Amino acid sequence: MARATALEKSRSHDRIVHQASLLFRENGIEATGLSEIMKAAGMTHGGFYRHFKSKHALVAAALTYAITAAVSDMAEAETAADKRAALGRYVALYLSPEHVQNRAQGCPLAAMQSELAHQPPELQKPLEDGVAHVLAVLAAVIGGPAAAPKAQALLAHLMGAVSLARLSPPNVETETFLQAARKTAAEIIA
Amino acid sequence: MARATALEKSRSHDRIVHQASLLFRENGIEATGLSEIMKAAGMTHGGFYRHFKSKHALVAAALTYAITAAVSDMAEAETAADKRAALGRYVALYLSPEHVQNRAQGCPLAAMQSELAHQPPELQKPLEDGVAHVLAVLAAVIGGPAAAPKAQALLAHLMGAVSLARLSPPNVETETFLQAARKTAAEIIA
DNA sequence: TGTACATCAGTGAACGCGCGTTCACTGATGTAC
DNA sequence: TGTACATCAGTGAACGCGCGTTCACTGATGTAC
Repeated sequence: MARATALEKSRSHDRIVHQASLLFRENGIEATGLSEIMKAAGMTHGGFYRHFKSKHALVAAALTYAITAAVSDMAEAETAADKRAALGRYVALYLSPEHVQNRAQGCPLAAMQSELAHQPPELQKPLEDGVAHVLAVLAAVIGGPAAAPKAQALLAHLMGAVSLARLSPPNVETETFLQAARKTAAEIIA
Repeated sequence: MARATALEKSRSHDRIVHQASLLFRENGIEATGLSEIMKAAGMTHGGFYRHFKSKHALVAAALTYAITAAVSDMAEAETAADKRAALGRYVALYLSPEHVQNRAQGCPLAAMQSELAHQPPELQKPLEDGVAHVLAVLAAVIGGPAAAPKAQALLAHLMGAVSLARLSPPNVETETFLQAARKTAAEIIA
């Protein structure tokens, strides 16, 4: 194979970021090798450095990508006619068995939580900005008095519930637990 | 150095497990090398295999050790005269800035959450048992009707709040956030 | 209690392996005229 | 539009490094008599 077109390069870049964001969430950042990511993106590992200067740079890009996607999901609720109903749907989706089982396409904060704390300083800033952005959008959707603390409490509850559900064996109790979590979430928002 | 006494070996074993549980929580399981752990325990890496058959075996031991310690902290509340007050103190300690800042000695579930999901199958069982044990003790302390779901919601909230606090930059808002989380925790228990 | 010897906790060098990264190379793309 | 040439996306081999693991070795401990 030889030189690819500018458009092809751009598409390769997007595929790398996308696949990385899936694999990092599914198997962890450290546990995912560049070869695995490049293979998932349909290339060999040697070409990686035409797109990123290091694995850290890819981690930053993949994290920003995943958080941006998560925020835009929430942002839809922000522009909905009935914000409360839209927020309720978002919470129901977040606290669903599907989300618990699907780490790769789910919330990046819940999926990589503990590993994110060990990232180098240059990644902390974009991460903190991402969290702040998520909280800001949530607060805007919640609205009313004390929207900011409610957003914090809600996000903490969402992340904690999904994480706990993922630490328990998948069984019938999962659904009743998530149901209880949805109830608590509704109370936090109210 | 030559052969150590049986008591010394036992103490070495304990030091390895203890230091491993601290380092795994502080820096992550994968990111912590056996050399680092053995050095922290006051030995060189070669002696490791006199105590454990693999790193996985140490991870299992360190995880069980940390969870057991966490459970016994809670179990004190179980035998207290005023269970509710004791639980309140436990929650206040869990949702404190000290706990947020001190991963190494804090809750192992909150500290290693996402990494625990990637552990091999033989570690899932003890982990799930540990989580179930924590929930059982919490439910016993809470008591009354619907103690089990309340315990789940409480643990999810505790873990989520500490994780979210750790993802945000340390600032003055942290304390107000934790205060709000304590309030929500009280409401969940009630 | 003393003696002779096997055991084994801990040391430090060495191993294979997979990782992130580098590099020479290919040949179609992009550009200058 | 055509031609000549520099660029560079992607390949696949190779690199150094740190990891988990193994091993020969030391000499005090533990044991058998």
